[in-house]
Amino acid sequence: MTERLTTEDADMNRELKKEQTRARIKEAALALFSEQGYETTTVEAITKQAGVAKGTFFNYFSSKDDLLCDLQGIFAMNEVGKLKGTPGPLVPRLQLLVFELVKRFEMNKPLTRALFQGMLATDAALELHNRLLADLSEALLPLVLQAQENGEIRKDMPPAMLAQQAFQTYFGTLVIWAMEAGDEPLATRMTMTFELFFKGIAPQ
Amino acid sequence: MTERLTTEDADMNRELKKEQTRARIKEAALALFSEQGYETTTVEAITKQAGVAKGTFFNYFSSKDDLLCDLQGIFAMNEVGKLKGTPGPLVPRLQLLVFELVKRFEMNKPLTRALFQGMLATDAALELHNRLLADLSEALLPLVLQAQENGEIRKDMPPAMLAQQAFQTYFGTLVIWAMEAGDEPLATRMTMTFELFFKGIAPQ
Amino acid sequence: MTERLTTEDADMNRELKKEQTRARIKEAALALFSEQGYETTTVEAITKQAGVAKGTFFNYFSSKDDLLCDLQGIFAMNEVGKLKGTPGPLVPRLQLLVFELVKRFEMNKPLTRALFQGMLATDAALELHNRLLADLSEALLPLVLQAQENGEIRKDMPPAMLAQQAFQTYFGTLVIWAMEAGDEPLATRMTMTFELFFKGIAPQ
Amino acid sequence: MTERLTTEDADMNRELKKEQTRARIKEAALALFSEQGYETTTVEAITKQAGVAKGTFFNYFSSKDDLLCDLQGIFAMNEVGKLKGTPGPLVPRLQLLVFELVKRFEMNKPLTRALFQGMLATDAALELHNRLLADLSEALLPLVLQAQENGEIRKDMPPAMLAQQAFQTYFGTLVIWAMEAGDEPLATRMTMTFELFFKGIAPQ
DNA sequence: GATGAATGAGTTTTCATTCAT
DNA sequence: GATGAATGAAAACTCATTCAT
Repeated sequence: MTERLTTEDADMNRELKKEQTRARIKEAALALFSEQGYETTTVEAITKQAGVAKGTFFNYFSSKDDLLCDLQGIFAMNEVGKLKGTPGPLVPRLQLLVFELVKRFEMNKPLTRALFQGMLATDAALELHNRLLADLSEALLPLVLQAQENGEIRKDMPPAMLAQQAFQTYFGTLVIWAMEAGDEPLATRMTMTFELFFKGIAPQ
Repeated sequence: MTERLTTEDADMNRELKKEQTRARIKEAALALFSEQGYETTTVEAITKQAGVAKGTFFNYFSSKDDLLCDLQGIFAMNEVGKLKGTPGPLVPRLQLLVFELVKRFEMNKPLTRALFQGMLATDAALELHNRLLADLSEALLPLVLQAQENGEIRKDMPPAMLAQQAFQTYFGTLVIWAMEAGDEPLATRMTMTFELFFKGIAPQ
Repeated sequence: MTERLTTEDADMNRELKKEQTRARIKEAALALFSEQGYETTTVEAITKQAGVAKGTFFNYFSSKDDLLCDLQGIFAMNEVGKLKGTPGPLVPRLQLLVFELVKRFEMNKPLTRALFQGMLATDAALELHNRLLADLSEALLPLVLQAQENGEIRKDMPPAMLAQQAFQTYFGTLVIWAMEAGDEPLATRMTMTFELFFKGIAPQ
Repeated sequence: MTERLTTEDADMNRELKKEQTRARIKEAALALFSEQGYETTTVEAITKQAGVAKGTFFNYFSSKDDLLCDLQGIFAMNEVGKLKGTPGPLVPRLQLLVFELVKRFEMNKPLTRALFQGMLATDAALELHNRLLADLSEALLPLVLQAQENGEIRKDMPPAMLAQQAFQTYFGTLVIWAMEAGDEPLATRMTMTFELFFKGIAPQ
């Protein structure tokens, strides 16, 4: 059978395996980060958990920080981009979006905390996050403007500021929730917070 | 000469000197944290900056983490306790309070970031912070309740939740602001955010 | 098409390709050694530069040190062997020989340094070099003897010692020149040095 | 007794101990370098041999390379500076000087080799050596000039070049001798080499 | 014969903390 | 109480080499 494989097949197999190894490392990292935090988790521990050799880690990530940046992808919010295509008032759509996003972090307070921890300790990750924020703001801006024109939200604040406030509300809630001791569901908290926020940006 | 001093005088002198040394170490730490972050700043660097020997550090703080906890005192908000004594509507007094608090961090984005960084990396500091939060909530709670009764703020949310939201808004804004790249003044941002918040918790 | 080739042709083709690959690896190594030195240059970097896979390297050289030994061939001085066949006085022929040899290293101070670096760090390479030196001495010895008999060079020193001094002068100049910071041409330096040397071994 | 010590005494004691530890580390390094070469000797091995903890090494030397630079002091030739004060013809004084210098390396071929190895592998050490050479040349230059004027050595070569040749002869002999397998004494070789060199730079 | 993913021993270096003086 | 030399556990990262495909 092996000899039946064309080079392409073999390449695909190899590609596949690589993808799996990379995934295993990332999963292991996520698991350990949520147990021990970012700084406390060593590369060796990650590889051990992933079942690969220490050196293998560096075949996939140039450094521990590099892995963190990769993991920051969790914060990516492609859904924001999709908002543009959908019709109707903005606020309920945002509500829905927030609801969707929350699912990623729910039940993962320690991991969320670890990610912020890493972000604060790693310049590269912080920069990455800021770039992400800039992109998101840009995507949200026209929608906010339109919502203002529609009289859906207050007009006495610049749209950029409103967008900024939206993201601050989201991430601020996320990090503060992650820092707290209890086990209140993120969804509850986020819902509550955005309830206030939406009331705050309502017209009049 | 030294022996001319009464024991009490000597004790006071000694006490004073100790206090000064402790203060010098803390100042040095704050300065370096805001330059390099928490993890990156070494105890040796702190003592050097403070002009004392490395060993002296451990005469004043049992560990580097202990120093951090001590520094977290910056987040303490005794002013919240004082609110109780003052009369009149709550919201404007809160506005004033926030305004006061902001001054501590203004112009110190890197330090703010470093403190959160340390807090996220150090369990003891995080617990301390949570205890602080609990105390603050407890202090604010009766005021919120009264404000609800006065019809100053909405009654359809439990007062504990409103208090929680207030602190989340405050700390969330602080940390998100600290994480951002630009140099927008904290006061502006905080004012804006609380503008929305107060509108969000208004009755009706 | 491939199958049209006779076995011999195919073999030749294969041989040729192998030779080319080997050459490409050696060239790549020389280029990188002269840029970064021996220790600093990794096998991976060499293969990348050569356009082959990392594993391929070990199909051609049993180790990185083995490659270095192979490269030491640069120091080989077959020309010394050819001296035997030519007539006339020894000194001018040596002068010419040195002049020829110098061309290999001229403009390649960093590579020369890297080769010595590798030689000093690698026992195998050092031994190889010593064996080379022994062979060269053996080849030069009869010529020196004859030159002494001809009265061309001083007789009060054993010919073996004179030969040794000649090689020491050559390699010593080479390494010291390579270690220097400036960009004086090797030819100038070598000429000067041998001028003194030839005067030193002149009769009387 | 301890309490009799003044602070100064205590400081001196401490200073003394420090000096001893530093010396122990350097001795250990020299011993190991001469056994195993520079690259092969690890910092851990050095500290083990010196009987101190691994971390202690870095209290004295900022890096392994730093230690090497410190060790390069062996090549320093303060004696060259003293030549200036002594009267009489230059050549015999140089002969004597070389004889003195040789003693340091005699019987230490492996160490000599290791030092050159480290020098070739470490940019900082190489630069240091070049600076040393420049200083030495400067010190020798006026003596050479005077010797030329005295008719002691040939005038048809610039004095700077002659000085350069002298040092090249010295260091070239040193390194080539160190690279050789046998156990010929350095003194013999050096004497022989300088015999030729002095004849080479004689007038006429 | 070529490939490149996996290996893991090995290295330098850091730094909080201790403790003798 | 102050000092700073000594400690040594740990951590990130390197890289020659192997070997299954």
